[in-house]
Amino acid sequence: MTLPRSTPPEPQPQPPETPQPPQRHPGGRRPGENRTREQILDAARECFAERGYDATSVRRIAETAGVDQALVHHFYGTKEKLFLNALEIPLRMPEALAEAAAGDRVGLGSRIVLAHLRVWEDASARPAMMTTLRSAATHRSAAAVLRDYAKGSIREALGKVITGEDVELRIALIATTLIGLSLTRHLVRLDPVPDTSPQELAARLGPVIDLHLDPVTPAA
Amino acid sequence: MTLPRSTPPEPQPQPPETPQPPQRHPGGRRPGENRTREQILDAARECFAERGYDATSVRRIAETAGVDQALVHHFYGTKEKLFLNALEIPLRMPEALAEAAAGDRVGLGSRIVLAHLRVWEDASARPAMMTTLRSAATHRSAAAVLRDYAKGSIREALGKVITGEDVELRIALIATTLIGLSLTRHLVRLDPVPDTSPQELAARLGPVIDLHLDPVTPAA
DNA sequence: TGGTGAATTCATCGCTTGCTGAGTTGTATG
DNA sequence: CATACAACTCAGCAAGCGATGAATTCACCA
Repeated sequence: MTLPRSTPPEPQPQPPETPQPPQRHPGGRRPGENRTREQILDAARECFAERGYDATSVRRIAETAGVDQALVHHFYGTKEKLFLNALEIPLRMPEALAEAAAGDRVGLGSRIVLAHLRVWEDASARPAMMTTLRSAATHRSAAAVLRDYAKGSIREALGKVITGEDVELRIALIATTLIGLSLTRHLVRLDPVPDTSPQELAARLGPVIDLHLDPVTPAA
Repeated sequence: MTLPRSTPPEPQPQPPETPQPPQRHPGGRRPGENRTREQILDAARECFAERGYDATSVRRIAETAGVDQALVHHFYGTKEKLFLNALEIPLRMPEALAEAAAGDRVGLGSRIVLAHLRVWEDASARPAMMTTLRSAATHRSAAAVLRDYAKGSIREALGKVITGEDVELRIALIATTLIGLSLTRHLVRLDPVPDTSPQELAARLGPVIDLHLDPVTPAA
């Protein structure tokens, strides 16, 4: 039952035309620790963030991770399941927002914008956020994650602060502001938003958030 | 050289199992007028708007249009070129914005929001706008169209009205507000934005636009 | 020390994709 | 009436896709 494969472990005379680019492995388990699962997830986040779900092939992810395509399926089953794993947003955003909401009411809007931007600027959180945002337009699960995340974390942070009429709508509009900002800053790249400092953006958008927190003219 | 094909025009005894669903055509040019080109473009807009560029196949577009797949290539060459044609945004938006900007300064922000929403509500303009917005996250051309359109039409409408520091940024932030609104209203569907009346949205977001038109606190 | 199971590669299957060329039918032009 | 071109369908190709199963190698535990 253990007959050798069609190509036995012949040591490959290695003609000089093959520069052996991505370090071929002969097959079988590699020695040492197994961080492959995480490598695949990182590679997936990177690819999904860059090109979206549909335009990213499992083969490409595997290549980025430096492993065989079958390993991706071995660990995550299907491309879809891998994608869902890649959507897991790091917990930084809710934390950051809650922290921003803790302080004084003056400058609250500005602090929220800064907290939002800071998480996006974080290199370790960014691929997951980018994946979510980029795929939200085409993939239902990504849209759902974005929805829950936006409403959830904002409500959690500002739930005690915001009162009055139409609280749900006003929270949604704050989320709209922040999502819209990320969209034009990182995805559509609407000049000059990508090159504007967080401070200036906070100065411009802080009052907008404040306006939703305390509307000057209650809706008629 | 004109030998008949393998299946000659045999009239197909038509066994009752074939309900002949999409009205088969025998081949060759159809009599009467040719609106097929436009039908294909409409079908493309519909499909692209619904599922995005990558998830839409040429075959599906052809099926939606009720024609053979090869016709799509006959008229538009490649899927990419067809997509670019589908992105052509109807001229209504610049018009509507200019019209809104014409009136009094009081309530200007609110009128802009209403104009923006009205164009989106228009059934004939919607597929193209939806296609653009949905694909902007994954397709460079779509992002470029969205960019040019947003900045261009808003600057054209408000160029004379908006003055002071950082005009470019403030215009971009107005565009961000409107794009973000369309995103949460039509794509991500962030509750309760999709079900909110244009009037209430205008009441909530009009002041935001006004704030960008006339910042109360000039940026430090 | 032997055996079980996890990690890894390879080869491949079945399907869908965008696209093409050949052939057929209609319309228009001389 | 003949020629030419535009519209249209059919059949199929080459490439890429997601996914699978067998074979191989390693780690670990009894």
